[in-house]
Amino acid sequence: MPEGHTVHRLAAALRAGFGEQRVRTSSPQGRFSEAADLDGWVLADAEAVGKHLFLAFVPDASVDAGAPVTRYVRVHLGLYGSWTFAGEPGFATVHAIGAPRVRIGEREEGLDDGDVDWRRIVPRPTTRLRIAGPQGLADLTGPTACEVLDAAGRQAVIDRLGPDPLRADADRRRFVDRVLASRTAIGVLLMNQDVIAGIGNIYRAEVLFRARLDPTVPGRDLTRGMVEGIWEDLVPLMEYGARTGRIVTTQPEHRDIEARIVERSRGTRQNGDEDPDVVPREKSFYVYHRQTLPCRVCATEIRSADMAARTVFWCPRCQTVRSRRATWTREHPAAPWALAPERSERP
DNA sequence: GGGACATGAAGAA
DNA sequence: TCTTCCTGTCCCG
Repeated sequence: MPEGHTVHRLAAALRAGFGEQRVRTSSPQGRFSEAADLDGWVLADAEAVGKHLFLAFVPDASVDAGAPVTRYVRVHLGLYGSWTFAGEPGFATVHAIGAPRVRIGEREEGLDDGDVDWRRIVPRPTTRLRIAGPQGLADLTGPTACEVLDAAGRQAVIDRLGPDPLRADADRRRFVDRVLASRTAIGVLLMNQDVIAGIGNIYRAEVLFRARLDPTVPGRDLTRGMVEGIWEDLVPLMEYGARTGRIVTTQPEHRDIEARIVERSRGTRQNGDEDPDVVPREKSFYVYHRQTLPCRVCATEIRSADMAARTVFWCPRCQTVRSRRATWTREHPAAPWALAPERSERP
C-alpha cells in the first residue's frame, strides 16, 4: 500500500484535477452514502497528513467567504485502496495511485484510445467514491476509511498523529523526543503513526538499513544525533517518492551487486548503460523484499522476521548498530548522512 | 475456484 | 497478540 509519499502525491493530483471546482460525487458501490450530500459542492482543497487524505468541500463556488460550511472527506487507503483517474488529455499525470499492483491500468489504456469519452467510463462495482469534475474523474476503491468529518473531527485525527516528514510544519523534535524516551524497538516505533506519520513497511526497512541500525534496538539506546539522522534521511527520500511516485533508497553504486561481483572477479570496470533517471524496481531497495538475497553492500544474506505485525527485512552484518557506543569500521562505515549529511547522495 | 499475499490499522481480548 | 476489514493478483490444483 501507499506510504505517506503516495498520499501527498495523490493530494497534489486531486488539487490539480478538481481544485476549486464544482464536482459531482457518488458512491457506485453504495457504501459511502454521504457522497450524495456533497454532490455539487466545490472541492476546495486536498491535503495529506501522514497516510490520511483530507478533501475539503464547501457548498458552492458562489458562496461568499464569511463562514462557509466546510466538510472534510477523510480517506485512508489502508493496504488495498487505490484511486484511478481518467479525463481530458493532461487531466491527471497519474493513471492510478494506491495499491501495490496495477488496477484500472489495462482497461484505462483501452479507454484512452481517444475514441471513448471519459464521461462514459462505467465505474467498477467496488467503487466507493467517484468524483467527477469538468475535466475528468477519479474513482476510489478499497479504502480502509472513507468518511465525512467536520473541522473538529479532522483536527482530532491530525492531533493523534506524529509529525509527518513531508510537511513543512512538522515538528522533528516531537519525533526525536518520543523515540529517545521509549524502550520500544526502533523498528516498531517507526511503524507507529503516533510517533511519526507516513512511514510504512518499505521506508522502515530501508531507512534502518541506511542508518545501519539493528531494527530491535530500543529507541532510548540511540543518540539524539542518530534519531535526528533518521528523520533527516527520510525527508529527501520521501520527497523523491512524492515527486516520482516511486520509492528509491539505493545509492547508484549499490544498484547492481551481481554485476559488481562479476566485475570484481574479473578486475574490470563496466560502463552502466541504464537510464539513470529510471531506477528499476528490483534495484530500488537495499533490503525490502530481498530476504535470502545478498546484501548490496556486504553480500551477506538479507533476513526477514515479523515485527509490529509486519515483516521487517535487514542485513545482519551491516545493521549491527545497537547503541551510542557504536563503532564504525572501514568495511562497514557509518551511514552516509552520519558522515556528511550535506553530501549524502540522493537518488 | 481456493488460498496466500500485499507499501495498513482498529478493536477485542 | 489476535481478528477483522478493505481489493486484486498470482499461483496452484
